[in-house]
Amino acid sequence: MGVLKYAILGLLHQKSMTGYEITKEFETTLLQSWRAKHSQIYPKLKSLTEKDLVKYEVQISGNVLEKKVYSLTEKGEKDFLNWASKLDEIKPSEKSEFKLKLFFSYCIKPQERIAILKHQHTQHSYRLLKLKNDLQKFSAIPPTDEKEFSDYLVLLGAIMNEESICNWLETSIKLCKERENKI
Amino acid sequence: MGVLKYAILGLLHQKSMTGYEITKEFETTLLQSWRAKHSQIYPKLKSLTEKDLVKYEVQISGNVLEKKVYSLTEKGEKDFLNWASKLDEIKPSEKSEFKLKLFFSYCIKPQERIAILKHQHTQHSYRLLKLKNDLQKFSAIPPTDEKEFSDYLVLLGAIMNEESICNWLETSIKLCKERENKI
DNA sequence: TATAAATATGTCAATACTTACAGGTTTGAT
DNA sequence: ATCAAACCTGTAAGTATTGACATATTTATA
Repeated sequence: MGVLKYAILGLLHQKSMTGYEITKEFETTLLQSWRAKHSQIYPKLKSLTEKDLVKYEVQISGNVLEKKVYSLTEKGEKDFLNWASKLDEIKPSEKSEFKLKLFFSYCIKPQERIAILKHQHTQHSYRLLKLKNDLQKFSAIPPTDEKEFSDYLVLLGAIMNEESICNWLETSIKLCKERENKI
Repeated sequence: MGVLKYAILGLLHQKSMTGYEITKEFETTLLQSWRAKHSQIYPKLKSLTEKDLVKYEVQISGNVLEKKVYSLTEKGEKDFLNWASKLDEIKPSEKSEFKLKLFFSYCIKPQERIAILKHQHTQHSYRLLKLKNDLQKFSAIPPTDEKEFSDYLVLLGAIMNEESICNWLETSIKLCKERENKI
């Protein structure tokens, strides 16, 4: 796939950053779209440097601590912008351990199935709540030419996705219970 | 994670199968929940055999072709059933190259953003259509104690998910266009 | 001034996963 | 009888990813 590469190039297109700051971006702003740990990021920065897509300069922080501040090379920027406007084919549906478990749920007791459905629902409801709270940080829909508009669209996607999951789980629980009584 | 293990154990809980048949299941019935290629399945069957979770007997097909027909051991069945009823914490939201691209879409031209949104929408609409067609194979909602009921719930989830993605993309395209005119 | 939290950078081993390589047999249709 | 499609089983190389190991500095605060 090689998507991590573009996530990093995209972040550096915003501004120059250290590996540590890039890691923090993954934990915050990129949370809805991609994930990577620092143990994946540092080696990738190394290989991107070797491929001349990024470069760094060493800054001294405090007395001795050496920070590597990475930025895009011209080649890196071209590569990123080319990716950014490219049309992609959609991927096969995401792997989901829960869906797999549900697929095999005819093997367990009806109450157990309802329990795992409810357990999922509780968690997704909570996540939905948090996302809706994030949305309130936007006082209005940002102008389309600003970075915030992109953020807004991604957040909207996350919310609509969680809503659909909650609806699905509620429907499933209802179906289980209704039909449980008839047996 | 080790989810592939349970996907295989679950399939073998249904009936004894060869590695080839398991591969086919991944390409058909498991499509909405998990994926694996035969190159991952054969080695995994080997390691599951070593761990005494599955066993196989060799069947001769035709004159000489040796098929390994795998089945669950008692230990394997226990492991599977234990997993099947266990409550899981939800995973962080799925990685999505498209969402990442959308996150960085403030870097590209407005028409390009609309183009990638439309391109996604076309594909997801088509997938939704196919899934809805699959749903029509159910003449009625199956009884909760049948395998088909589990299938039905998973399919319902896939449909609701695609519907939500289509709605999100439509909303996003509309927002882009409306606000485009105002600039 | 001690100390905890945050900043900062890396490696290593193990697992997961994909693509390509590699080969053979059986079955059904023409 | 030939041929193609489906059946059948693997391996190898390379990339992706996680979790643990390893270490050190700086900053804010109590």
